Amino acid sequence: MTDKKTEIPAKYDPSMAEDRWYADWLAKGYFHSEPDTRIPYTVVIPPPNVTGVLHMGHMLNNTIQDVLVRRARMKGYNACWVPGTDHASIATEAKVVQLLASQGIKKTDLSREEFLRHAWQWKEKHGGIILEQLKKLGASCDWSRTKFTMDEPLSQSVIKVFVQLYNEGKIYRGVRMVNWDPKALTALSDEEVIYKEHNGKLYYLRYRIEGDEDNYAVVATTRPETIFGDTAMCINPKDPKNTHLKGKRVIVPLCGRSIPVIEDEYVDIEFGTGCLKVTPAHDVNDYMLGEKYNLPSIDIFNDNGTLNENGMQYAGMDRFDVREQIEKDLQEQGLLEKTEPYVNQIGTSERTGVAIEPKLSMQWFLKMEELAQPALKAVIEDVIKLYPSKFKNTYRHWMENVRDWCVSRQLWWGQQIPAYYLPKGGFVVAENAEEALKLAREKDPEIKAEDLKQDPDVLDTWFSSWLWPISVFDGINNPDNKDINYYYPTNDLVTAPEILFFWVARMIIAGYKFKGAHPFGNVYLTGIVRDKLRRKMSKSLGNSPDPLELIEKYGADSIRVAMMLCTTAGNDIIWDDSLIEQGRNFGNKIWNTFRLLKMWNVEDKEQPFSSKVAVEWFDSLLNRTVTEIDRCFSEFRISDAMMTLYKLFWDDFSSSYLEIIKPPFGESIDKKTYDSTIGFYETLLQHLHPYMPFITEEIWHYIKPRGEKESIMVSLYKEPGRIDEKIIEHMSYALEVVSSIRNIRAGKGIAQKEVLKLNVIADENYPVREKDIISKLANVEIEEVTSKPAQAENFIVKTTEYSVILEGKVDLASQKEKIEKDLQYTEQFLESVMKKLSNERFVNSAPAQVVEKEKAKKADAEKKIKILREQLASIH
RNA sequence: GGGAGCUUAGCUCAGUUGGUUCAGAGCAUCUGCCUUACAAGCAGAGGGUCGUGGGUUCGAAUCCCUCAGCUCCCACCA
Repeated sequence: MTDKKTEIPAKYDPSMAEDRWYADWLAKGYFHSEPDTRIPYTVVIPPPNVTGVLHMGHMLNNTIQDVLVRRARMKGYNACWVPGTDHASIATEAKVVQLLASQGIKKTDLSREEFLRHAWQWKEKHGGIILEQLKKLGASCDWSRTKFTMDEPLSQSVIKVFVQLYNEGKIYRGVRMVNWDPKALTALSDEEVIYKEHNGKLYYLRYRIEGDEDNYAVVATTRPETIFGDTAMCINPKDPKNTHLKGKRVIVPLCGRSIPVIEDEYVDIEFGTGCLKVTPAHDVNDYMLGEKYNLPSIDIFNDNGTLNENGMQYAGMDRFDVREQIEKDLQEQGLLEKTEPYVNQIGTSERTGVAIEPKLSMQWFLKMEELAQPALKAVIEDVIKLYPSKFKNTYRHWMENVRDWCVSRQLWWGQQIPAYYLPKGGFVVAENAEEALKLAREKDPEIKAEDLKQDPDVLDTWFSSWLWPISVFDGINNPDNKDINYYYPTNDLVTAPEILFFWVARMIIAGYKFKGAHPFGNVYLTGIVRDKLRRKMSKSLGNSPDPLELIEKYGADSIRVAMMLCTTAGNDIIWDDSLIEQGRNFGNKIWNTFRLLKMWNVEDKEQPFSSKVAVEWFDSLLNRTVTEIDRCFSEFRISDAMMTLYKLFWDDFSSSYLEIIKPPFGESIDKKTYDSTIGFYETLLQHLHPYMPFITEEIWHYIKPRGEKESIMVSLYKEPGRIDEKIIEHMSYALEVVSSIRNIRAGKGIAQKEVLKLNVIADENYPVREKDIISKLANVEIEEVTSKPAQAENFIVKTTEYSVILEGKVDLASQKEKIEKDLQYTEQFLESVMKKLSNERFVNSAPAQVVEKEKAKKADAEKKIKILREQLASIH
């Protein structure tokens, strides 16, 4: 017995234990899953960018997933958490370009192959760092299943899907106005454009009117440099100011081109002068006007944002330099009426931050409307549940107004579009060059392999990640393999609301399209991790703690607890390092509790009655709490579950239960109580395990010798047993008595050590079975009496009257005051109850249960008032 | 401009279909304690007109309307 006391360290050292246990779990293959006869529980990780570094958002997101997965595993499911990374085409390509630039290499000087070689090198070097970091967090991913969105089978899936959709007529190629990033030299999806407020100017330009040398038509614009692309001027037919322009032509300043004046109600009469310059190539709305009136479209920009030859003397200059220059030149020629400060919203690239340029270009699109239908239905009908459900509306709104998806990107890093152009025009779409050649020869039998030129563009990253829940199980290439059949549909998806449309909605679309079923049953949307000032954590602000440093300092368990205590679905979490202290303190509490248990000597002897009662009580309470935790999880109220457990462990188990059963100093504990206690403790550890995997495992093995395969993480939860509400209720009365006595001690400055006498006038609410417990915890000698003693401090619990005998220490005045206050309160309470009960409409219309409760309240209150009045009388 | 949501203790948030005087939790604060598991602790305590004003109801933090403040999403009038 003595040796086991010495082998337990006084302090728990997370850094040692965490690495050791993680290695052990890996070695034993506990994270690995294979299809078997059990029910699967599947989660696919939202794949982080392959070159990404762990930040607080990942910590939150992945802790939630790990909690769900570990819990499912312990509930007996075959849990499988598939990890992986995303190639993040534009973000990664941008990083590689940057790196090359720092080495003096320009992307434009490299061939596609050379560039990709660099990119893969970069990926090998930096890729997957984030996955290693997740291991520090304790993530129980099945690492043997790790996938990368550009792994061969996954890329193949993407190509296969593209070809299928093309053959079905859902993918088309077309000239459209796209968001052009002049820095990254690629088109962006609408979702990748962020609108920012910009302080600019509104320029009033003079357009000469043909056949009217004395007047000008004045146009207000924020972008004078685009005049070279003007192909019309537009006025509102109802605008009285501009009737003189009807049917006229005007001359574009500097450029000298004559353009027609057209009329359309799109033009806002109130804005500027009511004249709008129409530049179909460089403005979305103008583009639509151009389509409507069949206007020519003049592109004036190069891909990098400089002006092309249509920009005349400004050719080769950057668009913003031109804007400044043109202002001067217009001024000189008297063609600038005025400028005024103007604030507008301009679109910027999410990746590079530069102002996007609306640009006409040839792109590939996926028709969305039809595909979106089953995906919309699934969420509306709760086949897929969103947590919190408020996102349902947002989702519906988006899906009902879904627009075609521009899937091509002018990048190299990603899956190259499998379209092959024929030398004499036209193209074929095929899964590979050989297939393409076959198809091409159907059109032109003379074609040779080298004549075909593959489209240089790659597919949008999301065009690969929308297949993620399917492609990680190779369900596109091998639609009937045992993994996809077993693991799909997956269960829960945990992700951030900002990618609800980017990713979640598209996965649902892909799920129905390619598997005929929903990809997951529940979507838990996390919030954003913010700092104390509610600012989003970001590198540039430097307000984000380094997760790995936190883990090193406090241990992964502490961070996990901190995050889980404050995460509710859809709500941002306001991070403060003090949260982590709470997590650490809790771990410390668990550790010390364990040390206490291990300190006791166990003997086969009679179980004290108080311990018997305590065991019965805690057993019921534990069962009830476990049931409650189950309910929390079924509604994804993860922080509630954590808090429930936290309070059960700290308040009920440590502060109450252990204090009750604790043997007097120097004495041993009876075996019966001890065994029950260890049983409780193990159950508590099991339920804490998903949140705090490391410390629970560490203690699990200290408690008693375990076999090789008996890790807590693969242990199974017991079904909760009987719950006796009466026992729980009585114990709460007893603990309230204890608390009242302690309160009296605190008020009078009487030390806990000093034994006091407690008189009780026992009634049906007196917890008589718990009297030894009261006696022990409050250090009182209890005597049942029939009338109240004189020199005493009195209190009432439920309806039972207790008196702490305090010879010579009673302050009658203050006691009287207290009773009077209590009496007044109770009388008011009774009054309100009576008001209800005497209200016929209440008695008739309220449910019987509610009325019964009111009657019980009335009885209790009446009794209490009687007691208080007697007490008051006895003071005089 | 369109849509969604939020406003409860100093802070972060619970409050399920209206029904105990329902106003809660954790943290923080205050008081007293180094009591032989734990001062990263123990035992106590204080603290809120549930944003404003109205309405429905026997009964409203909860349902409806007004106003105020805040957040997010979508659109992008040059």
